[in-house]
Amino acid sequence: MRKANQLKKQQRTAVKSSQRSIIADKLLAWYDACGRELSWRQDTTLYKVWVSEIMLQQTRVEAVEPYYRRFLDRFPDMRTLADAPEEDVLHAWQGLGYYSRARNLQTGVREALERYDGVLPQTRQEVESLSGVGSYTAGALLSIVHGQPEPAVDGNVLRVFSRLFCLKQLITSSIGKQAVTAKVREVIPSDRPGDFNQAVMDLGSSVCGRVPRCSLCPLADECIAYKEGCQSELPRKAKKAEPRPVKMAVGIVKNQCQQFFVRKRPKSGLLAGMWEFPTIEAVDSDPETALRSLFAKSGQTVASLTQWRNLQHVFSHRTWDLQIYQGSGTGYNNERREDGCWMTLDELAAVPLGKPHQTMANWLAEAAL
DNA sequence: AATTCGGGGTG
DNA sequence: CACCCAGAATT
Repeated sequence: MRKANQLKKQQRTAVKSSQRSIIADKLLAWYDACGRELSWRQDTTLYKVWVSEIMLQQTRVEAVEPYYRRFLDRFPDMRTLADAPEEDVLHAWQGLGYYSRARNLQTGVREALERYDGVLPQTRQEVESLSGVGSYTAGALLSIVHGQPEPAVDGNVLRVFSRLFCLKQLITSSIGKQAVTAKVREVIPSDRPGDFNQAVMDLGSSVCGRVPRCSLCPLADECIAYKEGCQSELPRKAKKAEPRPVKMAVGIVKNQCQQFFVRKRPKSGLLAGMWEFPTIEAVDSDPETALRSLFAKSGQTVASLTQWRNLQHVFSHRTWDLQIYQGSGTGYNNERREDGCWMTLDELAAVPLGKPHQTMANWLAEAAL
């Protein structure tokens, strides 16, 4: 029994070690021929790779490209980003989503400057201690910047490796991710680990996507799922909860100077630190009264408040059904108070807004023409 | 282990 | 419409 297991293990190891170089070789050859030329692959300095990896979290390459260039143009190095006002960073991130990434990136860069003199540390533990840097990003940084053979397991890697080795665990569970990480450690080469990690992601993006195109795949001969014909059933994932609908009421109030009453959202939670037209959850059936009392709390009296438009916005975990009210107020101030102040549309354009409020600001600009 | 964090592209 | 994207932090 023990002998049989030992033999089996030896065979498995032998198969793995022979596949190991084949998979890495074929993948890197394919990467050299078909890999995409992306802005952040031009040079592998810590800061540039770091910015790109944070932007790319849960975000498609095509969406990141323009943001990446603008961001580096505005914050060309770690010191510039560290010294910038948080609101400027959020504004540069506006439209990308997951805004805590932007705040954590700035915090992480400050930490790296203070603790490590701006140099990427050599251990995974130290790298993961940086704000906003988790297991994936730590692996990406260590492999790309330092050339360490560390796995960078993202959604692409989960998909590619679950098929390559026919791993049928729920890939969303921790053991599923552990299984993939273990396989990556077996296959990742020590000479071009950063290119290898990026090659897996390119493959997952262009060939081994949700609908696999196995006829184009350089690893089809090594793919167990393809051999067994179950590639379309992998990876197995738990179903995500549907976004929960929430009724919201928005008050857009303008004064005589063409300014609008706005405020900054709380430092944590949804759209943290972004500005908005005052918005409340419409729990009762009388949003207009609720809005009036909200403005009263801010010391603003609203002459008229009438329903204007409706807007629906879908986040990943909830849906806002917005009833938008428009009114006129008599308040005025130039002081930028975060709990409520008046801004023109031009001033509003220079401040970070979430998508729904950006849409409303655009409507107001059109209406003013 | 589950939820909370955006926004948009795709079949 | 369902799915998911170079995930991390929080609960």
